[in-house]
Amino acid sequence: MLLYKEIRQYLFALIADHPELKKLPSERELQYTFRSTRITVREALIRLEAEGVIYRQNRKGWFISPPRLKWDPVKKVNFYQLAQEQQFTPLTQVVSFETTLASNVVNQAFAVQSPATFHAICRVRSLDERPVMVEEIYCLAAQFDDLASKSLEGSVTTIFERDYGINVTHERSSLVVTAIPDDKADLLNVNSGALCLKIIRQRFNQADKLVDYNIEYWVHSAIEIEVDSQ
Amino acid sequence: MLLYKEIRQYLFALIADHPELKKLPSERELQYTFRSTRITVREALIRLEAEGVIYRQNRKGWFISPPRLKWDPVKKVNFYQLAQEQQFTPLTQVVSFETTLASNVVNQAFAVQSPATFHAICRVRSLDERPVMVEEIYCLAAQFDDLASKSLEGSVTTIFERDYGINVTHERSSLVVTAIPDDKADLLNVNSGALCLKIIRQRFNQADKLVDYNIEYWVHSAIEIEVDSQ
DNA sequence: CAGTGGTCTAGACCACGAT
DNA sequence: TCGTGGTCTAGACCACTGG
Repeated sequence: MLLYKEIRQYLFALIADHPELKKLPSERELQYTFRSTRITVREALIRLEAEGVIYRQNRKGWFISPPRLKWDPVKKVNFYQLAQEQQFTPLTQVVSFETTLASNVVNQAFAVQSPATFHAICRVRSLDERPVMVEEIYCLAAQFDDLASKSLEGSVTTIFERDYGINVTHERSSLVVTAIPDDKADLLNVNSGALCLKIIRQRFNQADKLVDYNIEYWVHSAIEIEVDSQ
Repeated sequence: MLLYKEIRQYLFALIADHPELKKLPSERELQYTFRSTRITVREALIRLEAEGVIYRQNRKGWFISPPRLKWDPVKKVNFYQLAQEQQFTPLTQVVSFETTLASNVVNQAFAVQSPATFHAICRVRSLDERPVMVEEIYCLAAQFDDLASKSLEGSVTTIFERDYGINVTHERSSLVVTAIPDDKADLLNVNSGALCLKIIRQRFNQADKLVDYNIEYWVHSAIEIEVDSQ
């Protein structure tokens, strides 16, 4: 068997046999254990990372992945509630709030005639202290006056409804597997180029007008999507 | 800027500027161009691969990814129709058909009392000659007598309906990002450990009985999920 | 056959983390 | 300060693809 696959197997068994384990031996330790080189050891680690079995935090080491958060994008369930039902301690942090012009993609999504002013919210969500998702939310500044003064840690849809009387009636989501952009990777404390599930959500009101445009980047090993249909 | 990021940038621009390009220069060519080493060149290539911009075929080289197939798992649309609407030439090949005992996972999903006999179909689906998905379909042999004689390149749900009078009324899907198992990677002609979107679909009849259990592995750069809800 | 990517060795220096 | 992962060099041999 190939050496890096042997190392992968060894680590895989190590993790299975020690459910209490949180962190793997260092790359150099593994290198000595297998009388190999860091390149080969890293090949095995990166493989396990792709599988979702382990993850790394920048220069801190390699850690065992906790169970994935199961999430149904169709059902309207609160992030907090969902996390708690699955025995996680959730946390949302607002990283930034700006009222500014936005990218072409956002302008096109809102079908505005000329570049409009948007609120841009950036938030990070964590499970048990581990950042797992970073998102950007865009909505029309003209439509949501004084949004900055609201408490933006919870559901923005609820704020839209309760404070502005604007109801989301349907939404369109798009999911792709890709690499996290570098600025988002920093916020999640993961390595540059880490894998993610990128979800773009467009929420509409009953007049079919876009209410908000939302880009979520999920750490790939942290989430499992579950959908019931028909 | 880091060298591998420079190489990534160079290739990214190369691809953007040459829409007709199908294949990248070889790793050794890039190594000489940048007076660097294969390790560093590969770092850049693997990054672009994670982003979904390029893909490799085993020992053949690195290729530019075509557009992703957009697919709504909720709508019941034929794979052929969907592909053709998006200007792809679709193809389905049956790799194997077995009538046999199945894994514990499958037995549990069907909630059978004792290990049952299943039909196990393995198929590969391609777009424009590029294999993009491999799937395993399990259904109870007792329920679908003589299934082997049907033409299994199309929709199995249609066969269940038309030939056996069994209708699928609802389904449950689960999506995770992970690495393709080695035996499936061979069928897709991708490198061992390649990224995939793994979709498990469980289709039920109106009595809430499981009709079939389906595991799909999609090449991650080949698919984009689109869902409308509510 | 030559050319490709797949695997592997044996080092090096750096930035950042924990202490 | 020391240990960690992040980046990088300069090679090597192998399995497989293509002409």
